[in-house]
Amino acid sequence: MERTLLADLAGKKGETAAIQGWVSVRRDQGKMVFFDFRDRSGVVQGVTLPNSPAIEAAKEVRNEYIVSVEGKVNERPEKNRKAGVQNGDIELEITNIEILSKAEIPFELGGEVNLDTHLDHLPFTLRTERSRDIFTMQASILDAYRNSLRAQGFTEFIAPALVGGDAEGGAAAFKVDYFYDRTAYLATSPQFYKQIMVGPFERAFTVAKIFRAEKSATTRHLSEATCLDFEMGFIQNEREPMAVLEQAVKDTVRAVAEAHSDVFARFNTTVPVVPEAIPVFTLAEAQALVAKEYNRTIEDTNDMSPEDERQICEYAKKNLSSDFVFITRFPTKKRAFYTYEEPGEAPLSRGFDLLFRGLEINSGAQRIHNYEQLVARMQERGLDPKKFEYYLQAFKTGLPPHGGSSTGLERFTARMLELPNVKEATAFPRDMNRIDTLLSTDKKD
RNA sequence: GCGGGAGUAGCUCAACUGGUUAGAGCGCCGCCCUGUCACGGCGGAGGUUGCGGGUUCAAGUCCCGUCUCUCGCGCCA
Repeated sequence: MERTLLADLAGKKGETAAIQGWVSVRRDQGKMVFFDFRDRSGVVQGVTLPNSPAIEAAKEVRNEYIVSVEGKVNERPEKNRKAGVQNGDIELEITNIEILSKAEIPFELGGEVNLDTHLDHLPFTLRTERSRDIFTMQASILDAYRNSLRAQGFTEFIAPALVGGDAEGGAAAFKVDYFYDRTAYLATSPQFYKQIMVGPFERAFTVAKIFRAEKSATTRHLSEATCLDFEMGFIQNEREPMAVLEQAVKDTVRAVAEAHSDVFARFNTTVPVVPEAIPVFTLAEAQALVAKEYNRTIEDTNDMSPEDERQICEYAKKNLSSDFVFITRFPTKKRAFYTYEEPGEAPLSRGFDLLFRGLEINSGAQRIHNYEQLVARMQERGLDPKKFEYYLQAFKTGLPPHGGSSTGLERFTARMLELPNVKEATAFPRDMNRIDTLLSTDKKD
């Protein structure tokens, strides 16, 4: 018999149907056994009655077993209907149940587990409703971001993960043994490649894997992350990429709000608030504001500390009705070497960050597009232009004024659902001590 | 890398100032149960208290070392 999805069962009242899926719960009553089944479409209760030919087989089934079931779709007796539950008014009267796969589970699914336990059992724990919600949401974010940028005239390209040199000289890179005793690196950013792609496309974007060898143990860092990057030509200043980003954020939030209102509710959070214009503060303004508002002194005026970020977002949420805040005018020296300096306000730059619910999720800027200026900036920073010859070809052969930004997908997802740790917003996170279980198993006692 | 917290059953946790045989809930196994929906009832198995050393009549508890996790900071996005 052809498989029926659980969501389609309600339309088959009185008929026999075949379903396949997981056993979420088994309730063995002795003479009869109840099950909660689930598949990708939903859930349904099954019941094996005392006279069912399947009663013996049903008693062998345990939680999380994967089964193929045949039965009759019945309306439930009036008193046994469950309101507010999918298929709460019907049940499958089981006539045959076949075990497709047994399951030896380390602990019950859906209970409270520590992050550590969750991460060490991902092939199992990713099946929880919570994880399925997170990654369904993430898939929608990706989709919406792509759609928004395409609608704004951008062309998607694939950036390389293996690169010949560290992209920016800032973040630590993983080394890779390459052919003929050469050393390659895992990309820390698609930055150079998206700038190069401004040449052929004017407007280009990519969803890229990036790798950071930083020894960071925080709730917001990963050794392997995904970034949503775009770069656009013919801009006057950084306000244009900020506008593109703002549009992408609006489109993304609208799309996930439409598709996943139930998910926001299950995470006890709400759809983020995006005002018509996201508030913009210069670094100096933002820090002066939180210093005054929270009666504290700012230690580092060159960059936002995590506390500064949390407080300016709290302020914006309370007073400006926004879950997002732009910060601009960072000192040029604190930004990547290709960052464009604001001519009237040196040593401040045309770089910006986008904060979301207390965390930086995006960083962008207008870039230097003039070859001589770029080479001069490299030399100021002690970088050898010869090592960047490949990248510099793009400038030597001409590139329009351009700029762009990069959004951390895991951070965006984590703040969307107010997850305490980005590792939960990463299907298979890598950190200092965990890359699947290889390292953790080796190093644990 | 620095600092705080933590590591006890498969999971989540308890065990007052050191003191009988280290407990509970859930899960697991067995038996019972014809309307459950986190089903319920009875019984049972399951621990070198992360690891190594020390103090003590006595250590899950105190001290030293070490590994790991977690949170904050730094670095970084």
